[in-house]
Amino acid sequence: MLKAKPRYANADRFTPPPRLPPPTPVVDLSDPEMRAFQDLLFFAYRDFTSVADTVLEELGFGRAHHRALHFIGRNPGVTVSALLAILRITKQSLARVLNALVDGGYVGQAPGFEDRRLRLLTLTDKGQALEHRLFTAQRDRIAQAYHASGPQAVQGFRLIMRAMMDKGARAYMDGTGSPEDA
Amino acid sequence: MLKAKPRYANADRFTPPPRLPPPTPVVDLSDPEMRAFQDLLFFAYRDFTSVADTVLEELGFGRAHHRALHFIGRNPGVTVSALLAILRITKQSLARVLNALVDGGYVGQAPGFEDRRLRLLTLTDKGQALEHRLFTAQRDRIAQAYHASGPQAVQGFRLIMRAMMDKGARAYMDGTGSPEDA
DNA sequence: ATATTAAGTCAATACTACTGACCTATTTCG
DNA sequence: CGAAATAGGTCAGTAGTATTGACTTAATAT
Repeated sequence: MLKAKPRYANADRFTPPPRLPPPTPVVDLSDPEMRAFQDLLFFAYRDFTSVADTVLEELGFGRAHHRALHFIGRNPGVTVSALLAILRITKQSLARVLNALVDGGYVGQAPGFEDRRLRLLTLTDKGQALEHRLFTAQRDRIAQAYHASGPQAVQGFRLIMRAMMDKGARAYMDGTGSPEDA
Repeated sequence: MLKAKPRYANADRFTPPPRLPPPTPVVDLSDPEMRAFQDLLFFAYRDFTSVADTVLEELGFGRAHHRALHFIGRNPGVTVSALLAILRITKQSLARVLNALVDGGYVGQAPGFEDRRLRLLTLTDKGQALEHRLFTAQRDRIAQAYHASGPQAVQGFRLIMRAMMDKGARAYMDGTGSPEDA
């Protein structure tokens, strides 16, 4: 900062106090805080994922089906291998789930345009309807959490979650880089 | 806005505009934001839980064993039913895990002092050592997330996670109310 | 022409979870 | 005291999700 008119000859020898580098304390979280952190994640995940269970049960589906529906819905035309990378499961595990969804008419497939080996997955109308039904249940929880905690909390949540995940997942979330490098 | 000198007789009948209740916008998160929210939770949970897997595999244990160790460690002297309520699994599911941990010498049990039907669970030294080993791996992730995101983000994360979980889990986290009313 | 890739499939196995039924020991209560 | 309730253990059967390894087909790439 430049002074317009120094009142003393060498007044500009005095520099303003250095900006305190971290308004964020450098100290680590304590072990108890970290363990509470684990608890928070466990309970939130447990209860958030469980809200869709009644719908799934009705149809004889499980959470794996939900996850597949979710990610196909978010990535229309996704390939089987990309889905495998996102879900981090093996081909066999996915096959069971995917075949059930295709047989039930929830997921459609089309050969790739350029590369006809690819099996591009999309939700059918029926699949979209189911995904939306499942989403609705969870949406209420998110909305309620948002209203109870405010937008800043959501921003903090986003930062922490991003920092918790692997690099590849972060790249996937950003739209840069394919899910394969998870 | 109050006028310093009301120009009209009953000008003070006009009260100032009510304080806008929420400085936090009332608008909901958009659907895309909510779906991204789901993604964040999925990836963070997937990758956070996976960091302890190599240690567990070494010992022939799974994640259920980790969860049991974690909550017994955090609640020394916890009863079997309390643990069931926390983990939200059935007696049979817990039995397998618990017996393995007891047989391996990781978990000790003592009859309750007042009520000898109770089986109070604690970690043995060996169990504490294992729990600590598992904790260490995850702690690094938490610490890194903390440093990357700052204390405000952690506070936001806490708020959101608390809001996502069921009422009983919240009470458990607060130390008020038993895990049973989850 | 050969190698690689995307995907499907088969077989066997394991972990985690569920339900329902039944048993024992202990405490509580009428 | 005796009956009911509670804490816990156990057995049998089933299901959902996941694994590994080996093999096949079709299509692309070198």
